[in-house]
Amino acid sequence: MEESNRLEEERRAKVTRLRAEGLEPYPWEFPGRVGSDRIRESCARIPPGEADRSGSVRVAGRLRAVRVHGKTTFADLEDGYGTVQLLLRADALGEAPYGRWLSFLDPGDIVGAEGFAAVSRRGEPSVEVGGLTLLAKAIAPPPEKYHGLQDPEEKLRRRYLDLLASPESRERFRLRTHLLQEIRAVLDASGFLEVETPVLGPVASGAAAAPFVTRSNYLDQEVRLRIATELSLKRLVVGGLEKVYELGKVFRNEDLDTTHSPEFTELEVYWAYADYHDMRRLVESLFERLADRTVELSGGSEEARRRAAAFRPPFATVDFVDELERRSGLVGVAEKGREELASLARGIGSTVPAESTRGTFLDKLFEHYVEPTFDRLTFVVDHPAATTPLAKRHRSKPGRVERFEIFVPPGYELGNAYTELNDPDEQERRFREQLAEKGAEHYAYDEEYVRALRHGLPPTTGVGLGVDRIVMALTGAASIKEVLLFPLVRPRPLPSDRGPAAPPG
RNA sequence: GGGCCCGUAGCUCAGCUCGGUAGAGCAGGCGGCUCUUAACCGCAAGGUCAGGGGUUCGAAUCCCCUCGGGCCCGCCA
Repeated sequence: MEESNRLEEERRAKVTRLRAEGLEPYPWEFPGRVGSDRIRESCARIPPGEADRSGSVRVAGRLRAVRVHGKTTFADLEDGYGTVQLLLRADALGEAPYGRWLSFLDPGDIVGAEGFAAVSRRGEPSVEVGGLTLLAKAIAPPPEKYHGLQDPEEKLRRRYLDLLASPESRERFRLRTHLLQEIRAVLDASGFLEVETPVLGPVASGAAAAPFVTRSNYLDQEVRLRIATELSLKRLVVGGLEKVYELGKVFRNEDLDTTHSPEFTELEVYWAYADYHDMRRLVESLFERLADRTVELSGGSEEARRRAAAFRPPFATVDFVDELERRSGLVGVAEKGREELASLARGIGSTVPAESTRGTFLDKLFEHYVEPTFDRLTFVVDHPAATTPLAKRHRSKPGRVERFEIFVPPGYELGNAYTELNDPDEQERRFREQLAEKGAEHYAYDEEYVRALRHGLPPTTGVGLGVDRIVMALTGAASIKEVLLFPLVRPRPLPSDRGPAAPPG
């Protein structure tokens, strides 16, 4: 049931009147329109106060502001290419049609105009309108023309209003799409094959996170939404697809906060016969391309240059264990037992459960002592084996794995890469250790994946990148919600849930 | 889960300290205006002050609860 109000009733009445006069408020087409940018280009050659009457132009878009000035009216029309002013004059349109149009039109309406490119006496690129067509009458009024939509809740719940009121918001999402296209372009050009792996499956594995659980009627059993694409993609490498990637949504049944969303876009790349050093070079070159694209698409603004610079070398590199010991003053931290690590974690105020793994405690210590010290994009390398069940043991550092994580100040993670563990028996053992330590509800054991490994996974490197967070960093968004078109929000309570109904009158 | 803050007209915001008939701008209505660009001038209209309860002669304002949102912390990691 749609809520109605006085303003909407008035606009509905206009629709009725339009129809009574034989004018269709929602027609089917407006052929031959050109973008407002093209009209502005033509206007560059026209002196103020004059028009180019050698040929007419057609333009269509949404009315923003309407300035009625007696028998002349100025209206700002916005389309996908920018804005252009419409110049409506009673003597050009005819007195009666001019008055009729003024009584029908409101800001927010979608209109088409035909006329001559012209420049107003004050120098504004315009279309001197000879004919006007209503293309879609807006019943609901648009947000306030100067301030736009400010309420952060409304911006998220009704993104279309945010977009139509805020060019900056439109630009941010346009840049997001172009950055995703650039990621694909870089990987495609390097011979990687884009694939799609299942969202639904019996086991949500590849990361430690709570899955969304739903149900397949066909299978008559529970299925889970993927929390990572890692294990599917490595099966493909076993199958001989040596360079694959997937850029898509993964789902984690957890909180939405400044840097987390229950559904987010992740890039995972797997590359056979390469190791994590190769992967780091690939990621660094990808980052540079994204930085270039950001500057290019932001018109080279100073702000964009500054943000992009963070994605160019030189990057900081820190060894997980060395840096943790340096910052904390602890010695031999990676060799300490679970009990001792637990008490160290308690000492820094962590409340993670006492039965957590050694890896969890090490991560907590690292988060506390090291992450806040990052002052630029930083690669953290060679983590203790206990923190990482899917990575291969380090070729020269005992007790470590070949891994890098990428952090951006003020301290959120952008990505994670390994030289992949491809020894099936060791993989099985590590899965079982995880299960024993953390419990089945936290770690899904994908038995079928281990079976695939037994057929031989070549030496392989893989990476997972949080695409939303990369977009955040490159667009200067303070919250992940600003780079998601439709972030998950709690549904508004229905009117019937708002407490007792009014007493019967 | 804890702390702090916000919710007033379709939109942007005052009013809340210190309780006394709910205000402005935009948008909309009516009138005026042929070069404005947040156009301007005049008139009239527009409210479940998020919802519920309490205190009080009197509550947008003070107190409690609920809902929605924001920020910080914790957790998922």
